[in-house]
Amino acid sequence: MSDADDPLSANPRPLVGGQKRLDILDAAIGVIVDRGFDATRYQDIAEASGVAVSTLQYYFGSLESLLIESCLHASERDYQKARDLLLERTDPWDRLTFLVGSFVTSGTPGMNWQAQIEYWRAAFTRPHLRESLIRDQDRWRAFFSETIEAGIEAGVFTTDRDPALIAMQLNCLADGTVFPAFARNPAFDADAFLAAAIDDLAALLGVSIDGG
Amino acid sequence: MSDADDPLSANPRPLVGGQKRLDILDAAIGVIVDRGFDATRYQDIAEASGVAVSTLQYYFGSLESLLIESCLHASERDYQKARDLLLERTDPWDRLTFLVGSFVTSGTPGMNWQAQIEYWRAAFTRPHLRESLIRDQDRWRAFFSETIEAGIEAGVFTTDRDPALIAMQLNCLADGTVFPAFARNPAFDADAFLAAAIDDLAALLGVSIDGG
Amino acid sequence: MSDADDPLSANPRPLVGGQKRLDILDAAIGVIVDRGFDATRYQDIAEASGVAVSTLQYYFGSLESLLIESCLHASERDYQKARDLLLERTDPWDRLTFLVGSFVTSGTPGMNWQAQIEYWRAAFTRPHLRESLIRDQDRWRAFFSETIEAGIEAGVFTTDRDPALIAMQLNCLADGTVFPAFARNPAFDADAFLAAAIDDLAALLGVSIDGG
Amino acid sequence: MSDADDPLSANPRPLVGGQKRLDILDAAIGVIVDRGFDATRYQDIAEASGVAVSTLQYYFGSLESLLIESCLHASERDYQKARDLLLERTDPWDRLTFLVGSFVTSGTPGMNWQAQIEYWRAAFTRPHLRESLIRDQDRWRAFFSETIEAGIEAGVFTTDRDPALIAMQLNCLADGTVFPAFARNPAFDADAFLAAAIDDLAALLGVSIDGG
DNA sequence: TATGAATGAGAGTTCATTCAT
DNA sequence: GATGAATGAACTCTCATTCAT
Repeated sequence: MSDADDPLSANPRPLVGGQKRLDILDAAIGVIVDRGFDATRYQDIAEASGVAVSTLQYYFGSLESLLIESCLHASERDYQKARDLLLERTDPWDRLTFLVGSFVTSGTPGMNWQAQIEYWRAAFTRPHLRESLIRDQDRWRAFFSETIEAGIEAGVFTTDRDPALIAMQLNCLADGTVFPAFARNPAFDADAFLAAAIDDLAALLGVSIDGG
Repeated sequence: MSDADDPLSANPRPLVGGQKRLDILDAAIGVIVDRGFDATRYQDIAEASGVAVSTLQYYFGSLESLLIESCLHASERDYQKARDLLLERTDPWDRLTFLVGSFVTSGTPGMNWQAQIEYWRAAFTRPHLRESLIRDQDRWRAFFSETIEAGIEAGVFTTDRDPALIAMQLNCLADGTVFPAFARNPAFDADAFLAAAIDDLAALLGVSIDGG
Repeated sequence: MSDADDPLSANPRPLVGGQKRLDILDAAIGVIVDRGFDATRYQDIAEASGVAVSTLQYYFGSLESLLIESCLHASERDYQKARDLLLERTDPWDRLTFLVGSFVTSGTPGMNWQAQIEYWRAAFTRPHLRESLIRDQDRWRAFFSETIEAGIEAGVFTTDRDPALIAMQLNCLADGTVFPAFARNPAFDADAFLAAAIDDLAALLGVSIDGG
Repeated sequence: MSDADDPLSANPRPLVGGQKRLDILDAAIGVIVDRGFDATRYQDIAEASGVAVSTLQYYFGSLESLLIESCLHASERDYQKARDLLLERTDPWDRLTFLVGSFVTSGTPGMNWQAQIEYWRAAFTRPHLRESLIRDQDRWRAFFSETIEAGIEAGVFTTDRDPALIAMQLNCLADGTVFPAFARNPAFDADAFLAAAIDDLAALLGVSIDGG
């Protein structure tokens, strides 16, 4: 991230603005989700946040920096929120099914998967974002793998497969639902999908779920 | 698609240009993949296709129409190509593993998943595209479900689960790999992923894999 | 001049516009002389030339290119005008005194020395202009040296000094007058200055100027 | 300089800042020489001087005032430095050749001819600066004329020509060298130029040069 | 006295579009 | 049918300036 190509590194004022900066980022992510990363203009964010366009430039240096910082901020916020929710659960199976459910249905309040998608989309033409994207993916996937490992250690899960690989499978399976979910494809039944996924997972981990 | 909101319906000259029109669309999709849907300009496509900007406007009426028609064209072309490849295989299990492999690794030549993603991305802020997106998803997913059904009928697959649901699972699992694959996440090992997915699929369908 | 840093090389449309292009350049040089190279804006030239700002950009690609091309155009025009005037004279001493007089008094109609100065000034912070500046200086100075050489060959001038050095001296002496001339310094008497310069030159070249 | 049009008269705080003010002016002139008068911004000077932009405004009222005061300051400093160097010499011919040499080669340390040029350039579009420019020219030229007069009085120079006119000639000849010197024109040989100028001057003043 | 925060004005540039040919 | 010339609209960015502290 010390890459000279990274616009964030060039941000002349990474620290100005306290709560106000966060408020702007929150307003910005709303616009980004609404209009799309590439179609978001200074003017939109100015109107959404109630500050002047030049103030946005004063804070963030460039539109690019503002947009990317907004995505990173949203990502961080969502990650922390998910972590908090997760920590409320201690039983590995309970935790794992909660995790899969959160991803599949996008049903956890505040889980801003659209912002994540916009960030991912922005990274298409911005190679310097890939590194941060990978770090983000890894940290979300760690939720899965750590839970699986805990279950194995606790003796409630039994499997020959590498927990990391299972985590990757679960993550891809869940993330892949954004395509039909976004299109509101009537063929996609989130509940049935989730039930099937959990059945398969139970089989894989040697968990018996008779009667729940 | 007869919706009045659909810009494609408003295309004043939907038919002008024969082979030349297709050549332009091919050139355009290359630019779209390169630069992103939102960042593609008339000028880029003019340079890529060797046709004047005014001519592009004359042909397609608006940039929006040109871009969307390009995506639809690419989607159609890819679909036909996949269908041809699939028809070369007759054994259900062979066909099914080929399908999953194609999606997971993005390894089938000409499978332009980036163009698909761009189209999907464009649909975010263009509700009128959702319908076409759903139709597209359904027809790709039908590859999976039809193959599964054929296997069941042929008696080589045994399962209680609705083939349509299995198809949705496989589709999501495979599509979800675009995230780590795009980021070139070192944690993503396509071969291991595919092997695990096929193992699980074999277990689900009651297929015994030699050496598994 | 094939240097990649040279903005003129990057001019995307060096040829568009025929007479209109020349008219714009003429209008532009007027603005440049009026407001200064650095203070000249698209809007000023648009108003002076009667074309839209975007047309100027269409023609010249950038303001920088437009300004520099204007200066080069003015320089070329002035050079040709001076050459025409010079060719009307055949006697070396007549020609030489005319030359010095033209420079010293800036009295030759249309001799746009202010434009030259603006160009020179622009070159301060634009190293890629130095080469063209040198070529220009050399070509003006050649007027002096060729005339001196012609006089020597004709036997009317007698001197041991290199004609090129004399040309450089005359050129600097004459160009140096822009400082007091511009300031309209009352201490600067162009006629007396010119007379003294010609006296010195006559002495140097062994020319007798008694009674003209 | 008491003209109401003179921005310097309008300076709301001409006296604030002691040594600090001078330090700022020194820093500013460096920036002006580097970037050009017209391209110099508050921010540049703030960075070069280590003082906040607001402070510069507080001190100087406007950028224009700051820039002009910087030029005047540099001019004054250079003038005093030249005077000190000159006073070390007493012999008129020694002093005169030293003077010409200083100007021609721009070789005297601290002789900031670029700053002078910037000031002169700024005066192009600022008529109110002409008066100060003339005063400056006159006092530099007085170095020449006073030395010539001293030589005549001392009986070492003999000439019929008005010393003031000779001074003007020498000044123009020397100042005119900035054009080829700045362009680093390979045709300009400062040493040969200087030698020729001194030869001519010796002839004009009836001075015999050893070995000449 | 000195400065950071915030902003409006103004400029260059990109780009789709109109129009004549 | 196809295209180049010309232009207005929209946007980012720079920069001086105002204001509160």
